[in-house]
Amino acid sequence: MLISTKGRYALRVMIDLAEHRTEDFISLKGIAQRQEISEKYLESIIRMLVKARVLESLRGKGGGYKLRKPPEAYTVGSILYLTEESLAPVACLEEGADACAKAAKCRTLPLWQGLDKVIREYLESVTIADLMERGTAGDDYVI
Amino acid sequence: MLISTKGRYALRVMIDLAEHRTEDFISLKGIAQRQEISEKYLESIIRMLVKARVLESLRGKGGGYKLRKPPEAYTVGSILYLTEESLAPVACLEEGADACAKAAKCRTLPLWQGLDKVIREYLESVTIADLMERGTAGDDYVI
DNA sequence: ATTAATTCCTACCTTTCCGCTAGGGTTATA
DNA sequence: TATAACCCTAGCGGAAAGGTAGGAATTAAT
Repeated sequence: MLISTKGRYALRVMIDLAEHRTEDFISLKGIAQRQEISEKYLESIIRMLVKARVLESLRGKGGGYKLRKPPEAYTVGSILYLTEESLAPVACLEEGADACAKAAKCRTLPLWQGLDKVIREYLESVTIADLMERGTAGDDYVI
Repeated sequence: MLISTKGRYALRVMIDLAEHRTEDFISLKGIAQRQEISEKYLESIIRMLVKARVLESLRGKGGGYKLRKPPEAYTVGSILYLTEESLAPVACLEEGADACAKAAKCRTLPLWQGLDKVIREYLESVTIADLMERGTAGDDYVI
């Protein structure tokens, strides 16, 4: 498994905020209820999004969160990179992994690099706006 | 991380056998030494390959393993599917996963299905023979 | 001033999987 | 008869996933 619940939940938050996009801020409580995620757990996920300036937040009464930019400005990849430890398909490509001593002679390294590239490119090719459209437009998309 | 050591070791076994391809059978011991993998651990991995009839085996003196077909006949995907529990990028796509109650309305399911497809297609597009060429031909491949 | 909300921190817990290690018995073949 | 594959079981240490729990500080609308 490549994508953890953290990443999936982060995407659901983004979609939720995109669908309820108004001038108002959306409270964590509301998102948690709609998405059926514990408030406490969601808090830790949303904090990452705020820190990365993906979301704007407002404290106090009437506070909450909103997207800083329109949904089409956020790729799925950009969100997942914030919440996932790593999206590398194998350990040796993870950030901070010790450079493998055998890398120069490795028969499989190019394979993993290629796989990594394919995954990145796909995740960068889809935006939050794309996710909104799918699933509402009559479910007639084909994968 | 998507690919475990089991899968990576399986590929290294396939490459090793492809590179030492003769009429003779190659012993587990030899593979283990060259690849620096414990014999016991390797045994469990190779057993999967034999069971799936990817490898031919011979017992007794002079025994060991060899590829049944030429290296270009095996895709990386076909090998990984044997050793990996699952190559699904998210839990809900794993075989045997309970069908998600929200699947029909899920905003992200198509995303994961698309990602899954991209991964599968890539892994099916590379063969063991491809892995052999890379890394020997002067390291001038570009990813 | 009060209330409602985010923010920030720490600590802990359970479960699952990974990557092995260890041991020993059985069977086939040169 | 030595040598190899075959087959099974058991366990284990570490890491990560997926949370839960609780509290304290800050901010803003009313």
